[in-house]
Amino acid sequence: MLVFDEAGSNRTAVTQLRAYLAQTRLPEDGRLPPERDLSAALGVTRTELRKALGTLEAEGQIWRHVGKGTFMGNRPVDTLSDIAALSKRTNPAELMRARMIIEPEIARAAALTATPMHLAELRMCQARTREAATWRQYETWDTRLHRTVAEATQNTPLLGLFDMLNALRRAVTWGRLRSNPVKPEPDHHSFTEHETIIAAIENRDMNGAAAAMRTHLQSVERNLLAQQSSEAD
Amino acid sequence: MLVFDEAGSNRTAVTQLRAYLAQTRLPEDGRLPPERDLSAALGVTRTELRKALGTLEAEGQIWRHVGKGTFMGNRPVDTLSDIAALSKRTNPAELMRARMIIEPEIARAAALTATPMHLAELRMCQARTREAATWRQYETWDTRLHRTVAEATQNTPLLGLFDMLNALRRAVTWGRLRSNPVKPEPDHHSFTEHETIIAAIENRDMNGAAAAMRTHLQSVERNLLAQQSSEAD
DNA sequence: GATCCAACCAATTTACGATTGGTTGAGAGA
DNA sequence: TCTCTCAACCAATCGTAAATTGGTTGGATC
Repeated sequence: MLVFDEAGSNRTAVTQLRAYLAQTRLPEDGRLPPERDLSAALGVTRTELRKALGTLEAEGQIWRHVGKGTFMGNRPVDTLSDIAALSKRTNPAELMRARMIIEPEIARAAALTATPMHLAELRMCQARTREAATWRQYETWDTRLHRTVAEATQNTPLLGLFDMLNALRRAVTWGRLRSNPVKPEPDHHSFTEHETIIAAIENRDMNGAAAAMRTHLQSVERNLLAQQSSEAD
Repeated sequence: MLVFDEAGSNRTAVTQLRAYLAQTRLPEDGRLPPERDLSAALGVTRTELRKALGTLEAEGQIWRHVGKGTFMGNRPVDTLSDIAALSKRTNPAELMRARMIIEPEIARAAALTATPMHLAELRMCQARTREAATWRQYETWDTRLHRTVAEATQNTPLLGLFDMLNALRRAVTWGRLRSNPVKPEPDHHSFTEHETIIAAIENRDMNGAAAAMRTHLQSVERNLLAQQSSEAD
C-alpha cells in the first residue's frame, strides 16, 4: 500500500482534490466536508478519495482524526499543561521518574546561583525539619526546603516548572493516608541527604548538588515503594 | 451569619457529619454523597447539613462546587492561569536558560525510551523542516520535532513540563515579527544540529543526546541575541 | 424568630444518538 | 489472480438533551 504514488490511477483524484481545496472557501476552522459527501461532490469513489487524502496527509497539508473530520494545515498538538487532566493520566512511578530527571538539574543550577540569603533559608528549613513534632510539620518544611532550592536558581520559568511538579505530586498522591502518625525518627534518611545537598550548594559544587539530589530522590522512591502510604521526602 | 460557631443548634449536625466522614470509606476521588442523599442518611434536614458542610468548608477540610459535588481535602488549584502570570514575570533570556537546563535532560531520557515509531516521526519532522518553503512551515515542524523528543520519553509529567515551557515561549515572545520573510537557508545551523540529536537518540547515546541538545540550544541562543526578531531553533 | 420545605437556578456531568475517519470482507471486473 | 468497488461495520468524537448537584429564595410551620 503506497500512499506517496501520485502516478497511479489515483492521480486524477489527487488533482481533483487539490483543485477543490484551491477553489473552495473553507470554513473558519479549516475543516473540509466528510469523506462521504466529498467523494460524491468530486464524483470519485470513497476509496479513491481516501487515497488522495492519504497523499495530502503524508505531505502534511491536511490532518484527519476519527470522529472529528479532516482539516487543512498541521495537526495541532494536544497540550497537557493542565494539572487536573495531567494527574489523571499519570501515576506516582512516572511522576517520580520525572522528578528524578528534573530536580537534580535544578539543584545543579542552584549551586551556581544561590545567594547567601538562599543558603540561610535552606539551613533554616533543615533545622525546622529536625525540630518537627509531627509529620505534617515535617512535610511543610521539607516542601519549603525543596522549593528554596528551586528559588535559588533565580530562574522564574524553572521555579514555575518545579511548582507544577509539586502540584502534580499533591494531585496524584491525593487521598492517601499516612499510616505512621508519629514524628519522623531522628535518623530519618532525609536529614543527612538534605545536609549533603545543602553542603554541595554552599560549596558551589554543581555536580555534587545534582548527584546528592538524585541520591535523595532515589531514597524517597525506595520509601515510596516499600511503604505505599508514605511519600515524605 | 456565623459558620464557625459549633455551639449552636447545628452542633449535632457537625458532629454527625464528622462521625460519618471518619467512619465511611470514601470513593477514590474523595467525593461524598450529594447533599440531598447525605441529609437523608444522617437524618438531618438539608439546611442543617449545609450549615455543617459550611463549617467544614471554612475549616478547609472539604470543598464544594456547583454541579460537581462535595469533596474531601483542599480545593485544587488551577495552574492554567499561571502561564499568563509567569510570562509577565520572566524574559526570553531567563526562559532560554530554563530550556538549556531542562531540554537536554529530556533528550537524554528520550535516548533511553524512544520507540521506532518515535524515531520515524523524528526523521519525518526533520525532512519537513528541510523542505519548508516558509519560516512559518519551518517553525511548525521544528516545534513538532522538539515535542516528539519529549513524547519519546514516554513520561506524561515530563511531557507536561515541556508543554508548559512551550506555552511560556509562545507567551513571552508573543507579538514578535520575523524580520526575514524568506525561507531558512539550506545551511541553517539547525539542520545539522537536529541531525546530531536524532542520531544520538537512535544510537541510544544518552550523554550524546543531552550534549547535542545543549549545543543546539546554545546556537539558538546566539541567534536570539544576534537577531532579536528570530528565535527559530 | 428561627427552621423547614419545596421549588427553582445555574454549573456540571451523564447519556445517547448522530457523525466521521478507519477497517473489513464479499463481490464485480479486468 | 489481482484490483477496485461497495456496503457494512467499528471506534472515536461531537451535539444535544436530560439528569445531577451545590446554591438560593419565599412561603409554611413551629
